[in-house]
Amino acid sequence: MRIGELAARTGTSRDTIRFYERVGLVEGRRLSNGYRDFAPETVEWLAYVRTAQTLGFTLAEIARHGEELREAPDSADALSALFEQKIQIVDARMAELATLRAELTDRVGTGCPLRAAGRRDAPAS
Amino acid sequence: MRIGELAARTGTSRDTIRFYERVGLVEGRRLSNGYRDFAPETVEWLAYVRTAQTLGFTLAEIARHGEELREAPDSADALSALFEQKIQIVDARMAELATLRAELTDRVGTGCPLRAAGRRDAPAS
DNA sequence: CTTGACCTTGGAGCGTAGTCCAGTGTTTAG
DNA sequence: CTAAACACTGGACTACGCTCCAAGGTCAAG
Repeated sequence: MRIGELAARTGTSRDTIRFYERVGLVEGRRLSNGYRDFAPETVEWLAYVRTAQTLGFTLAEIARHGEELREAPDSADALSALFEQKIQIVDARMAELATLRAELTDRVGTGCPLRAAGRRDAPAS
Repeated sequence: MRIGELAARTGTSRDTIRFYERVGLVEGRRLSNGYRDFAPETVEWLAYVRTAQTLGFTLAEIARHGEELREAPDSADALSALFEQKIQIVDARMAELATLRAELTDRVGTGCPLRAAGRRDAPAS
């Protein structure tokens, strides 16, 4: 698959895909004419990248995870360990969200906002 | 409270606080000598900012929420509505995380990685 | 009065994640 | 054969979120 098709299929711009390649997030072989040629699985991989990204993982982290996956001895055990690790990160983030949610629900119904700073009732002079 | 104390109490650098002020995230009045003077609630507000931020809200969004809170007619109802809104955003993010988590757990125990792109088994020539 | 801690501003610089060219080559359709 | 559609590279530019000066003002202690 060439870059245009991958872009169309993933809703990612060509430039972004080239950028992802530069930072090691995707890898494609090259055709004899120099054009990139991506494997079909790249579509799913990019979808995963997008998801992970919106969850706050940096491209560097995502790339690292991808590499770990590719470099891992391909025993199911090693892979499972990596997934477990990512799940823990996800769980931690969910816990944080739950905390924020609780903070918010606590204040629903009270007249007490999260108090932004700076009231102006005692002038500085 | 002057900037140094606020920085110490929140674990935020002075520069960051000044930056936050520039972008409207915190507001302090000024003492006659030009020094910033922050209300005590700013400590909590900054803690909230940090939390919201790690959850993927941009500073602009957080600032906007803060303003909405300050500008809202201070009826408990209006505030509650705002909180409900934020809770929905939080819930949506949690749902996304749950999806990713499910994707991950699905693959634990299988030998199937998320397939990074680029195998090299059929040369381009 | 000086020293040192603290404050001010403005501006430069940095990492992340793109986005947008310009200039050029390749492939495909008419 | 030519034009359009697609691809390539390199480099400039952007927005966000800081971080780090430099040059100077303020204030309390010695």
